[in-house]
Amino acid sequence: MQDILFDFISKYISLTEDEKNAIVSLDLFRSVKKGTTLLREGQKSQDCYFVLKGCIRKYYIIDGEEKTTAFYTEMDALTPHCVINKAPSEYFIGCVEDSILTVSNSDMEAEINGKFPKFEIMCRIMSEELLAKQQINFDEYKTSSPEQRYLNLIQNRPDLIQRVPQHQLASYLGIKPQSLSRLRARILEKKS
Amino acid sequence: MQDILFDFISKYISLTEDEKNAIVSLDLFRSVKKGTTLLREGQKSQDCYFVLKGCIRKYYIIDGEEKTTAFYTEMDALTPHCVINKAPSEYFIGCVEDSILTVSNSDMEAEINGKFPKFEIMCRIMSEELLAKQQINFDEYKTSSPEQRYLNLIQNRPDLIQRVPQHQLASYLGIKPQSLSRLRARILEKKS
DNA sequence: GCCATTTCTTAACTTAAGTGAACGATTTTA
DNA sequence: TAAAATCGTTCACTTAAGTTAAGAAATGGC
Repeated sequence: MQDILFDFISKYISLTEDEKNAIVSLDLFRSVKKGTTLLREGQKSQDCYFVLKGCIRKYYIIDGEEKTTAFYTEMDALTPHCVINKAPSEYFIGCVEDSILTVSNSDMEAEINGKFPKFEIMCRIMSEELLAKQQINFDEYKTSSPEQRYLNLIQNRPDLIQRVPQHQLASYLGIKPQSLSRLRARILEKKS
Repeated sequence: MQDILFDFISKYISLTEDEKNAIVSLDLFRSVKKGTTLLREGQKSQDCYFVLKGCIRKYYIIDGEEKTTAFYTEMDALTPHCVINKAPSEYFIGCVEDSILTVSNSDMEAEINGKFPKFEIMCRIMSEELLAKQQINFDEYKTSSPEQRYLNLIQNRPDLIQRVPQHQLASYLGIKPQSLSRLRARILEKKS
């Protein structure tokens, strides 16, 4: 399981055995049951997540309704906004499937960064990469309809459609579950 | 005019006179007429922009239709995606008003970064800050209707509504110009 | 200043998403 | 295992955005 983490890191920097051991000794690995809420609105937290196995999601509750804005699966990293700006969180983070995560806080990161300055470099590259990806994603969302977004999802993240409940998917696409059902029926009709 | 640039930079790092002079000597400042296209789809470019005065926009042309996804005004920086991934641009950048920009390319940045490592630090902070802002922005867009997005815009960037043509604004809100007209009429009706 | 073009608004009609309700299927839990 | 809760789908109806078209207002070019 640790290999997944090291595979991920090796995309950015190379690690010695010493460095790997230092990471393992931090004891970051956590098993989390489906349905667990990792972060609540209003809460202050220092925890950052990396998904080794499973799926977690970010969602807001607006007028009593859940609005899912992101899913994180294998090899995705999530730094909650409240960690960056040290303010109460605006959103929730919940566990969609039984998952294995690494959970790290600022202290741990400071420790690693102090010992191995390489890590700062990795973080910079990751945040630049993520920013670029995020911008393209945002543009794609803005320039397409719910139906196009659903078709894109089938292309780009087909696993999500299987592993995530329909009502969370609908919310992620910006529509109600009933509309997603209808939209799928419409697509099937067109094909035939 | 240069002061705007230095004010901006001073939010991140402090500059000596020498450093300021080095920047000025790069001759980055450009006056650009309204309507000018700074970057076209398919083009490869190394140019990054910083708006000192005026307004530029990013837009796609999809099925012959302009889709505006961002406006950049005073103190906004824009690094096109094609600069990062060295691939042809997916979008256009156009000048909405007569503007004064700084235009920098990789060579200039390499030169400055070489002379003053401070700049790398500034870039890292900026990209992290931008990433956080971008994520919140994306979430806000996803969780609101066109009408709410318009009302948010009135709150957060009231100047845009005055200085940007309606049809570009509509596109930015994810709707057609006719729908924006109607939506505005609807809001006025509600108020009375 | 005048003509052509672009931009903005309004209107009537179409299409797609929201809403409320019902129903069966699945999952939870007591 | 039985009852309760959640989930996904379908339907009828409402609301908002897309489309097409027309006309008024503003803008730009000559």
